[in-house]
Parts: sequence; structure tokens; C-alpha cells
Amino acid sequence: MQPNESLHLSVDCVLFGYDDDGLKVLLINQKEDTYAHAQGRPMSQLPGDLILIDEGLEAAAERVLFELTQVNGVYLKQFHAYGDPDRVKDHKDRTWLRSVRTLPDQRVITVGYFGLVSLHDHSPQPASFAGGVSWVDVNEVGPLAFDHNSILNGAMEALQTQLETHHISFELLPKKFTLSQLQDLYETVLDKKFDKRNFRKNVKKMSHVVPLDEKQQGVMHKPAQLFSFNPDQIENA
Amino acid sequence: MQPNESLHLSVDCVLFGYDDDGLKVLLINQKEDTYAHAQGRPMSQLPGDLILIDEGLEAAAERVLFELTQVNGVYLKQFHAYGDPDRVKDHKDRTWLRSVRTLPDQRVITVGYFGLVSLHDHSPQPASFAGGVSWVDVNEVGPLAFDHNSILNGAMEALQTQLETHHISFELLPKKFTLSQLQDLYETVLDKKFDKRNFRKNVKKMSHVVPLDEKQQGVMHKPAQLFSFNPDQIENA
DNA sequence: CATACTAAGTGTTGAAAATACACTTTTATT
DNA sequence: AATAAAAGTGTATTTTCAACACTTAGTATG
Repeated sequence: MQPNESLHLSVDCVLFGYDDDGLKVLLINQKEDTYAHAQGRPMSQLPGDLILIDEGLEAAAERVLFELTQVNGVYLKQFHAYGDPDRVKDHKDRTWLRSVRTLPDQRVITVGYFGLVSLHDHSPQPASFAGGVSWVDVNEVGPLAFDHNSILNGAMEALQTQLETHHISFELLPKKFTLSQLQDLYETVLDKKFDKRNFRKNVKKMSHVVPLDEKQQGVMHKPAQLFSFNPDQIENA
Repeated sequence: MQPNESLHLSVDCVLFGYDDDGLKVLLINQKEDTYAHAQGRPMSQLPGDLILIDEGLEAAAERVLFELTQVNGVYLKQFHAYGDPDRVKDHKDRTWLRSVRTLPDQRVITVGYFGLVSLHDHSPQPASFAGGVSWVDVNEVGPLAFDHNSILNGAMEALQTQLETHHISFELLPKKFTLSQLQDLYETVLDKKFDKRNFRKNVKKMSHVVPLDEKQQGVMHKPAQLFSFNPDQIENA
């Protein structure tokens, strides 16, 4: 029995970005000219790439994300491995693979990581690599290359679970934020509404959310109190 | 950049077995004679093996588990991928690897699956492969080969989470069981005590747990009502 | 400077869920 | 007949969750 002759491993990163406009995911647009003399048309896909031979999975996810988006030091969490033997063999994906891989027919297993950034004050400048990059509202994502739609779904579920159990909202918000922004974030990610007063009662119990001596400015209504996260307290969340 | 020259992928299965005596995990004992003319001594490890070149991850986990334990059709769930570049390079593990692998120096990434069986009425007869196999109480597991102790820890956490969120207890119990057995299972897996009356109130709400017209026999105390799981209702759990 | 607009901010009440707690029953054994 | 052993059962209290409407502080406009 010759178990695995040659089998490749990649990481795919689902980078979520949040601002007042909603929850976005960072997608890469395949280069148009890849398809100039070939069948098919360019699709969008998640940022991902093969791991290096002596590189850890987490390190690979950080590197790939940095190479493709210039984003550094973000919260990254593994959520699932995808290993269908045919996951990169679909007809629609072959033209692109032939243009970028030396061995386009090899099986690739991929490990999914999701990452979180705030689009408010981070605004990562995605490297214009591989044909361009864009933030797409998670509710407006069309068909993606490979099995990336189901990877994205897996990431969404993992994000929802993590938000409910580990209160990781601070990864998606600017350093200073209002309670209404926090509530909008919860409502957007979990796709349900909360009562304003009850929501605020719960926030009061979260010791890692601390009020600042500062108020919102330049809004044409009562300015909101600003809050921030106390990193020392996050473990207790 | 030559991404990954040769890199292997395995699955490791953490098979939990439960009976009145506690929660066990199935371990493989490395063959003594492997070490006859070499340094080191045999260790225990989780059942696992390289995946085949055209085999899905889930299918690989099922196959490996069947080959090593003769267990078929059990609940199996992926929980984490382990990819430290040095995870199979520790000195203590090299003798064994040289004896079983054609390429003992290759990096191996592994995907962890956990499985559940009842030791009451299943009693899987583990194939005496690779030097013997044994059920070890999860609280008495010594040092394992590779990073298998941390894989086991990951599986334990996944099991606890699944039990609390998806009520998968039926995978670990015999077809007929008493409420005391069910409570013991919860207490063992989650490592906390429950109040008998409150526990039974909660069970009454679980529509997939149904009473039978049958009682325990041959016990020297009041015989308990037997229950079973209604497979049609499990989705609603 | 008065008015209008906008989102911020704030408490109470009722329902439901979680917790704490002790005695009686049924069978097998001697 | 007495004993041992775990099964089985109900209520009162506390805590958590859910529903609900008005006042406040600032900006903009006439």
C-alpha cells in the first residue's frame, strides 16, 4: 500500500471585516488575463495558498494573509479542514489552477482559518496581488471558486459560535466605540435583534467593556458615551 | 518558491468508549519487538494512519478506525487539525516511525476525529494489530507518542461541547438504559455533579429519550425504568 | 433664540428557568 | 420479617430572561 504519493496542503483564510455598513469578507478576484486564451471566466475566491514544507499551520495562515492583504497581527482561528478528494477538480476551476500551479492536478486538502478586523480604524490595504481584492458584504457573496462557498459558511458558523461563547467582538470594532455599534455588531453577526435596554444590561456584566471619559463628536443627536476593551479582562469574558 | 515537496497527511481517531466503569479511550500499544535492537521503549498512541491519495477525510477516519478496531458505523466528528512541523520529529518517536514508515522523516499533518461507542452492548473487538489495543480510563492516560496527549485533550473538549450542545449521549450508551446511567454519563464526561430531581426534569423535556415498558432485572434494589432513544427525534435535540 | 430632529440613555414588572432540598418505594438478600 | 440499596418523586426560592415607553443632549434650521 502506497498511501499518499503527492498530496498538497493549503490554508484558506476567511477574513471578516466589520464597519457600520455591515459584515464583509475579503475576496480575491482571479486575474482576467489568466482566462484570455482559455475557457471559463474569472471567479472570486478566498485568500489561500499552499503551506511551506517546514511551516506550521497557524504560521502559514498568518503568512498567506499578510502576503495577500498586508494585514498583520489579527485574531486568527482554525475552524475546519476540507479534504474532499475532488474539491479542486471541478471543471470551472481548472483554467485558473493551470495558470498558477506547477502541478494543477494534485489533490489539495485545505485548513480553514477565520480572521477578524475592524474596517473603521484599521483599513487594511490589501496588496493588489493576483488581480485585485475586495470586501464583499457576506450577504452578497456570489459563487466562489472550488468549495469556497462552503468554507465561507463554515467560517460564518464558527464566527457566530465564537461571538456567543467568547465575546470576541473587540476584534471587529475600532478601539473606541459606542454601545449602539456593539449592539449592531451582535445583530449583524448573529442575524437577530436585541432589545436595547436588555442588551445594555448584559454589557454591564462584561468586565472587559469599559467606559471612557469621552463622548462621540460631530453627530446631530445626543452624543454617545465611548467605550473600549480592557485587554487585561478579556480572558474573563 | 517550491511550496511543499512532500508532506503527508494522516487522520487520528480518538475513540471514546463508555460503560458504568467510566469513560475510556482506545489506545494502541506499539509492538515490543519494534524496539528490540533500538533505543527507546514502546509507547501508547491513538489509532491513526496516513490517508490514501484519493480518499476523503471522513472516509479515511472510518477506514482507519475499522482497520484498527473493527468498529463500524460509529458517530465520528472532525475536531481539529494538528500541523506543527516538528510534531513527529521528537526523539522518543523516531524508533517506531522507522519501523513502520517508508519515509520516517517526512512531515505529517494530522486531522483529528473523535468517535463514540457504548462498551455495554457493542464491545468492539479491536483487531490485534500493531501490538495490541486497550481501553484506558481517560483519567489514567500516561504519556503518548507524538502530540497525541494534546490531540486527546482537544477531543475531550470537543466531546464536552458536543454533549452540552447536541445531546449526543445516545452514542455512548446501550440501547436500553436507566436514567441513573444517563446522569452518570453526563457527570463523567462533564466532570460535574447534577441534582437527581432536576436532571430528570430536564430529561423529560428531551423528546428523543423515551420510556420503555420494561424494567431493570436482577438488581438488589428497586429496579429502574428502562429508556431508549428515539432516532426520529434526535434532530430535535 | 426657539423649535424640531435624531439617536442616546434609562427601570420596572411578569414569566420562565434554574436551583436547593428529603422522604417514600420497590426489589433482592439474609 | 427485617435490612440494604438505589429508584423515584414535588415544592419553594432565586435567578435569569423578556417585554415595554419616555426623557435627555446635542445639532440644525428658521
